[in-house]
Amino acid sequence: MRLVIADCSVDYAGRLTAHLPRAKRLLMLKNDGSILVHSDSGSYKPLNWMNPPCTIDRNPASPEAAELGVVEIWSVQQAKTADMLQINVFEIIDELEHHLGDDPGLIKDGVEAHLQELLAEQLALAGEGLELIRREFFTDIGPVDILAKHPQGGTVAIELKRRGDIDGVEQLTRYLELLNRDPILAPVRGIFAAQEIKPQARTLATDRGIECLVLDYDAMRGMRTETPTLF
Amino acid sequence: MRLVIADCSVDYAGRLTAHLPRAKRLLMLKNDGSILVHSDSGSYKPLNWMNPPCTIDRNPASPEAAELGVVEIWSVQQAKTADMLQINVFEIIDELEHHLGDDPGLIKDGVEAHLQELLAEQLALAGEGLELIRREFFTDIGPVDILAKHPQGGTVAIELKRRGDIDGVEQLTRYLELLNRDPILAPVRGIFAAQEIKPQARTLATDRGIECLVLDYDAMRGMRTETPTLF
DNA sequence: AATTAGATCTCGACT
DNA sequence: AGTCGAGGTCTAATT
Repeated sequence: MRLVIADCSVDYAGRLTAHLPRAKRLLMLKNDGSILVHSDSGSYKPLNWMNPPCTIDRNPASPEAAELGVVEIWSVQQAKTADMLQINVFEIIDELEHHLGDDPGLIKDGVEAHLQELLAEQLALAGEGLELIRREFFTDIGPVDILAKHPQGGTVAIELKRRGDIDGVEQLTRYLELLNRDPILAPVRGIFAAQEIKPQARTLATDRGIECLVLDYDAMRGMRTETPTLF
Repeated sequence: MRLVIADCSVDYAGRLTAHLPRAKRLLMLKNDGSILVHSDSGSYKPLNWMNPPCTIDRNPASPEAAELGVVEIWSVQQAKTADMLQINVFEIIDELEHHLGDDPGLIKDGVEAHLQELLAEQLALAGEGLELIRREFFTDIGPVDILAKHPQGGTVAIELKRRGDIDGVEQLTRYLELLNRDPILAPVRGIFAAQEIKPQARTLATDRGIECLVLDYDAMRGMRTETPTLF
C-alpha cells in the first residue's frame, strides 16, 4: 500500500461524471491497483475511487497542464469497464509505502439470521401456542422466514425484517396469497415482524389483515442463557 | 489526518459484533475523530470503522494484554450510540500526520434525474403522440415520474428506474390504482421504463398490463446536440 | 456466472 | 429531526 498526501484535483467518468476541485487530500493506492481519494472528514466512503481491477499510469504533466501548476497526471483505467479516473497532482506533500500482506478478514455475527433463530426459539412472542413448522419454508416465489402451526388450526407465516418497510408487507402478501391456495396449510395468517416498523408499512399491513410485531433484539438475546460479554 | 501503519487486532460491538484477527493494517484517523481500518485489498469499504462523532483514547496496554504482546489499546467510543471499537496495537510500524483542511466537495452529474429529463424530451420513445403533462406529478402516495396525455384519450403514467426491479412495478401499480380513480385522468395506462428490467419485474408488469420499456441511456444522450467530452 | 437481499449501508433531498 | 429513495451502491449467499 502506498499513501500519498497530495494537492490535487480529480475527475471521474463512468456511470456518472464527477469533479473534485483542487485541494489537499489523501490518495490511497492499494496493492490490487485500486485507489481511494479521502478527505479529512465524512464517513468511510471516499470522495472518489476506482475499484479493482484497474491500472494506474503516472505521467509527467503535459506542457498545458504544467502551465496551470500540475506536476503529474495519474490516469486510472478500470480493466473491465470504461470507467476512468484522472488525478491532476499539483504537489506531492508526503509519500509512504508499506507492504501489508493478506488480511485474515472480518469475522462477524449476523443480525437478521440471528433474529430469525431467536424468534424461532421464542415463538410465543408471536402468539401463544404457536408450533414451529420450519424456518426458511421454501415456496415457488421464495422462502418464508418462519412457518408455524396455529393452535386453533391453520398456519401462520412470519416475515422478518430488521426494518419493516412497505416492501416487506408486499412480499408477505404475495406469500400469503400463494400459501392460502394450499388446502393443507389454509387458512394462513400473516405476521410482519421487525425491530422497527415504518408507519406506512404498518398501515398497509393492518389494512390487509396482517399483524405487526415489533421485536426487541436485545431483550430476545437476553432471554438466552449465554450472555456474551465483549472483549 | 493521522495515518498509522500498525500490527493490530480489532473488535467492534454495536449493531453487530465483529472481530479482526491480528495483522498489519492501515489505521486512518480523521480530523473529526472518526477512524477507518483498511487492508491492502478489497474495495473502498474499510474492514472496520467508527463514524463521527466519536472519541479515541490511546492507552498503554494492561499487564495481561502486554503479556500477549500488545503495546497500546485504543478505545473508540461513539458519542451518540453505544457502538464501540477496540484496537489492540501490537506494533506501530509507521506514523504520519498532515492537516488537510476542508474539502470543497464533489460535484456530480446525476443519472436518474438526467434520464427523466431525457425521456421527457424524447417522449416518443414511450409511444407515438404522447404529450407531456408534467414530470414529478405529485399524488398523495408520492410523485409519478412522468405523466403524459395519450393521443387516443386517457393518460399514461411512467415509472422510471435505472434498474427495473419488482419494487418499481409494485410502486407503479399503486400509482395506477390511485390515478384511475380520477375521472379526469382515467383510463391511466402504465409504462415501466428502465435501463435494465429484471425478468421477474417484467413478468409481474406484463401480468398486470403494464408495458415495459428498456432505455438506452447513451443513445438518448447522443440524441442531444451537446455531446460532452470529458477532461 | 447471475441473481437476490442485506448493510455497522452512505448520502442527499424533502417534510 | 425523521423519512424516503437512490447508489459509480458494496457484499455475501444462493441459484
